[in-house]
Amino acid sequence: MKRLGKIIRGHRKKAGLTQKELADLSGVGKTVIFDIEKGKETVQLNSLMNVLKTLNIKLKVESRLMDGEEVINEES
Amino acid sequence: MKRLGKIIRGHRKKAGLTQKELADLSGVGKTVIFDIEKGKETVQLNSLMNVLKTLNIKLKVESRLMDGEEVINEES
DNA sequence: AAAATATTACCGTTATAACAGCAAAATGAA
DNA sequence: TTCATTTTGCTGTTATAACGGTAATATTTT
Repeated sequence: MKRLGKIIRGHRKKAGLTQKELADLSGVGKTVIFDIEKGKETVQLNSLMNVLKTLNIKLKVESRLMDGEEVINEES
Repeated sequence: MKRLGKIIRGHRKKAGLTQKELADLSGVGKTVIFDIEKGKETVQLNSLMNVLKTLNIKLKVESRLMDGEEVINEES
């Protein structure tokens, strides 16, 4: 799970955003961005989804029971 | 996000587990399973990860900035 | 059908994440 | 280096998810 934090941080940097800016854009507090990037798992799924959406990152699930994979953070 | 709930429910059924059993195996309360399957987004990432792990479901992220995709709920 | 099991729903209580504010490091620019 | 910005860390307060218990439906089994 530190992986996700690094990915998010990388995307934020590339977008030229500060933690505070990303927080505001995502509708969460700055602490949440800080925590996520630090690898904290005790954040709300809600908050994470908003951040991922802001950064245009897709979230998918995959298992042997499924054929292929499925995006879970898109409309509809 | 209702999608994730359905996927989890499907996997649980296929595994022959009740909500309570899945909850116990995942170390969360029964309410959490119920909420996740109902599509509630205000659950902790922590809880969701435990459930996904129990059901052997991989969680991945993908974006244009990355090459390919990356599994985020595995060891190391 | 009835009986048993499972799911959904609601309710206090408790635990804890979210938050803003501030200060201290760290980083980067001039 | 100095100055400005950003990040990290901490600290109360507030908001709310997690939890177990219980009850009402719904589903499955016999």
